[in-house]
Amino acid sequence: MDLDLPKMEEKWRVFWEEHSTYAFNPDARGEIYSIDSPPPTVSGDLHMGHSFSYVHQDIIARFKRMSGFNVFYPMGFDDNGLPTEKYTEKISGKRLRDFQPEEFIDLCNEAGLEGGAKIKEMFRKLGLSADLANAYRTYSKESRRISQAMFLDLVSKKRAYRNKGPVLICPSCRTAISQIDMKDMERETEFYYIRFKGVDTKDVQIATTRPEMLGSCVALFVNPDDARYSDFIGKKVSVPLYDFSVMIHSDPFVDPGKGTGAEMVCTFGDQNDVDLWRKYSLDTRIIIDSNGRMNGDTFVHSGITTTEARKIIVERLKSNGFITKAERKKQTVNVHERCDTPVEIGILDQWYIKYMDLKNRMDAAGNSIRWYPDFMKVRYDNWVRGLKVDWCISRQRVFGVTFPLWYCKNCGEIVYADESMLPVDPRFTNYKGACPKCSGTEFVGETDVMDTWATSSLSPRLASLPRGLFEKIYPMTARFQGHEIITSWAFTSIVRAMIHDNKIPWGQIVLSGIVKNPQGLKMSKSRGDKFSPEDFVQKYGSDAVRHWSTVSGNGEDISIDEKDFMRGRKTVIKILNAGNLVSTLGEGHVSRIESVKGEPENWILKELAEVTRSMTEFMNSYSLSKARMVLDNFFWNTFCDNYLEISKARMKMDVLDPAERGEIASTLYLAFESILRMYAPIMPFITEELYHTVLKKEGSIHNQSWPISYPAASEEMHRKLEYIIRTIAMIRSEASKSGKVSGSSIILHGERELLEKHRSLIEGVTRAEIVSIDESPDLIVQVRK
RNA sequence: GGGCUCGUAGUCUAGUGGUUAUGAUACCGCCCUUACAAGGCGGUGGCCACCGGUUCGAAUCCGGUCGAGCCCA
Repeated sequence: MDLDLPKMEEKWRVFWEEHSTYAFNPDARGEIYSIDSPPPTVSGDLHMGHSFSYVHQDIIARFKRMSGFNVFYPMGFDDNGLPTEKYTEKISGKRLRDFQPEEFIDLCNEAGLEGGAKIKEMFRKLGLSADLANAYRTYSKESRRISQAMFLDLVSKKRAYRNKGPVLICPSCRTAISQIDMKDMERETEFYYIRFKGVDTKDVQIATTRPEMLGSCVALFVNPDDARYSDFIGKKVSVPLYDFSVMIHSDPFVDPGKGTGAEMVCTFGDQNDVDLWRKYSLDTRIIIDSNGRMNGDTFVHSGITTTEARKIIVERLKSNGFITKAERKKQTVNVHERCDTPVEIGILDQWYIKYMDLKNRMDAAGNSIRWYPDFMKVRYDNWVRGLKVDWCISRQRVFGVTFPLWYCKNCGEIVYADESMLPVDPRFTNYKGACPKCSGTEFVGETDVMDTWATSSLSPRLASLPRGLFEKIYPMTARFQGHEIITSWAFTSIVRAMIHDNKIPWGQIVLSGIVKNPQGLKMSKSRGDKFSPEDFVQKYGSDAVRHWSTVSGNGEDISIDEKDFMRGRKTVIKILNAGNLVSTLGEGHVSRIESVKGEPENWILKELAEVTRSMTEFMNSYSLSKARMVLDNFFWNTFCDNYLEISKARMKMDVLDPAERGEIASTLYLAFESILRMYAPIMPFITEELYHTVLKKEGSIHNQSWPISYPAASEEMHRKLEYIIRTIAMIRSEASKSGKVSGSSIILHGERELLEKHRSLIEGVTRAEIVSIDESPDLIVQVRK
């Protein structure tokens, strides 16, 4: 290969930028196809997922552009909130508490910009046709303004409220988190059997993994059908060490086979406690503070972790004889997904978005969106069905979109910013005005920031409002995202559209799989999975990495396998070489042909029409892997191995007249241009290169139309050539069994007239000598020894 | 504990009722034929996870078992 691929690729990146090849013109003709693209989290690390799912949307964007749509394909970078704080802490080597808040916010802002720039360059390398020049940030002034304005919209629609309530707390990050931020983790823990003294009944034993919660015990529960405890229901027992009494209740949820069949309910040890606390309106005894640490009581100091408290309480219980048994047990705990710390449940003032009353409409929204692949919709449905509490959107962190509101120091009344003030940071800006309730003039700003999903769920607005395009592109045509964030991003986006606009945000959602390590497991740094898209781009080229991203099917996950990148690179080189041959053989071609006389030409045109039809269908249903497969197959086997070989052999024949040669040349060019156009969405670089060097065209292949029609081809002529190709394959197979193909002597039995007509073609392609041809109903190939 | 997906040559993979089960990679043989040896041609290799059922016919549909992955509780 005498082409410097990296140099060639960079040449076209610059060309596309200089010519604004992909720029969106709102007034251009064509139906709008708008893509709600996911703003990648700016965490500093580029991962293979970036070079996988983003290529999927780009392939579709390019395909739709060529198919005549006016494609709106924006791009953003998510540099807002907790992930960026964590990233900033990592690169600065310091913790949040080592900084002044304003200093830390500036640092996060800078880190976000830098991280965004890195991903942007990666996207540029991959040849994304998204509007990178106008890329938005989720923490930009504009995005914060939009996010706050939408919060005020929630307030005016009575969908935002502040309340004390059970809230998930990460004791390590010292913040409230949401259901969305959790994952589960398996661990081993001690299961303690603890004796409660009866007050007006006999003693009862319970089993628990969380003895440190005893001080917040508000009830014991047994199963109503459990005969062992039927006499205990409604009776009271005394909580060990703490000596207050609690009542024994019954609920079918309690598993009689677990532990002793009796369990304690605390406020709050886990989600189950919260459920039962709500259902039976139990008392509240808070022993965990807003940081997820112990409040402190007779037995434990305030501020220590629950794990430390557990040791102390267990010692006490043991020395007082309350623990009757302890066993090791496997347990699944909820942990904060960003730091793997088991979460605690506390009670705090939080801001919520009220949506529990919208479940039916959420369900309906899911049904009216077209899901690709459709079975993924079930995940959304299950999530909606399982929702238990409203969406808690406040976070006790520093960097993020702030709430545009203050509290009256005198009476506590909430006052909101006027929309003209946005974005506003109430931590550093005073409210000017008087309290509408008590006329007080002193206010304290809300110090919490919003959950990042509260902003990124507004992506259609973030991408279009600052450019005045919202009305034009909304609702959007399709959302593209990974299937692992259906319950977070897709879900919150649907909810926001429902509340703010009474609309469904997009007609379709297209899901990409996730990239797994070569063992088929989720990527994990601790396992040493270090795969960088940059390395693959450098080693195999951007086109090859893009080709790789279509290896797995619709929504399917993919395991990294080097040979898949190799295959892409080979395809790039094959296209390049085929282009060389086409320009050698295709001298004297004309750009337009109405019909063809030659059987091979007729044959390839028919094959071409078929592959175009089938590939278009797959592209339209977002089955990229199938689309690429039919094209690869056509290009390698039908075009290169057969039609190019046939054309090569025919061009050597003396008997061909100039008209015949011209027809072959023109057909070669037509077919090759179609192949380039069909490969263009998948491999934009090599196709653009050959569009210019082989086809000698101006402009960009990416602004050409998707190939749709060819000169009509005859069924009968096609059948005849299929017969010849079958003959060639049989000669190769038979001759190779008995030695060499080239130079061997062949006797053919079959359709004599047809075989005779193409005798020199068959000989030219196989380089065998046909010594005789006999008429026979069956095609038989004999090799003469 | 619930849900979703999957189990097909050494490895990866196509194939949702019908000839001999697709292709890639690896392996073996032949060929450096003037686009391409990162190539071409040919070939070896599968009780389609297991058990049962529906059917004239099952990799495919149904039930169960086992195993894997992901999501959720």
